[in-house]
Amino acid sequence: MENQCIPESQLLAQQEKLQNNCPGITATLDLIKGKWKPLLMFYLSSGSRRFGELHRLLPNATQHMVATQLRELEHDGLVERRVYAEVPPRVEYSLTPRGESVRGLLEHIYHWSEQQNLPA
Amino acid sequence: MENQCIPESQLLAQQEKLQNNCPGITATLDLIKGKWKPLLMFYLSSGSRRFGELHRLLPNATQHMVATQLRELEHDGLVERRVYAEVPPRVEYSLTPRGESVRGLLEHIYHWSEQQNLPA
DNA sequence: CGGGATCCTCTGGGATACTG
DNA sequence: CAGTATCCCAGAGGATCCCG
Repeated sequence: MENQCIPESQLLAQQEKLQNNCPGITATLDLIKGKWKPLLMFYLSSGSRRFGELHRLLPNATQHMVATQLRELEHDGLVERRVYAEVPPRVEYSLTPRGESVRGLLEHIYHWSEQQNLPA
Repeated sequence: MENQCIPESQLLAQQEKLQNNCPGITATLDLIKGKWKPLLMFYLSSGSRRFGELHRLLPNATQHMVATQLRELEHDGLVERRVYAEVPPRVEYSLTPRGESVRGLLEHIYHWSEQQNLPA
């Protein structure tokens, strides 16, 4: 991650702090940067769901992408994957506490977008 | 933009609304998705700055990228570009009201990241 | 000084097919 | 059902050179 910031002594303390910590912002944005991640998290916000269920909710996403995005969310600790040893196999996905927290962030973004005249 | 959502009647009204409007979230994220955009906006939050100044503040970004990102921010109405007919040429960049608003969003993200144990 | 023009690379996303 | 394995492509990002 090479996009560090250069602190400028002329800036206010708060802003200096912000700038020295911008990696945090980048890292946070990276968590939700995936094309289907926000939607997945919204669908999971109402409770745990199965893989096929999520796939059906995202008809424009391929199986491959649903799986990949879920893997990344899981790797980042936002989503929990629970496998049940049954036949046929069953896998349930749900938001971790941290995932819920990120979803709160998304909700905040949503409310902002609502106040703007964004292209539908 | 094909990543639409399928509304699910079982969901609460608020969540249905969220899901039917997720394009707004995507659109908002697109505004700040660029690699250097958050940093540029933070540097502009303390007042207008010149091109070279911004470039110096982002040593890892090429001139080309600084210019490109600024063009996009300008196109999205987040940054204003003012050219002064002088020699040598001078160009000042500043946040528009809408840009300030987006920066508020970034600040919110920043505060979230501060509460987390994100990898520095 | 503040860019634009070109070319190149790399990766996020997608299509398709196969499997425990 | 819930994936993995391959192959492929567009577009974001970068290097380099040139210009008014």
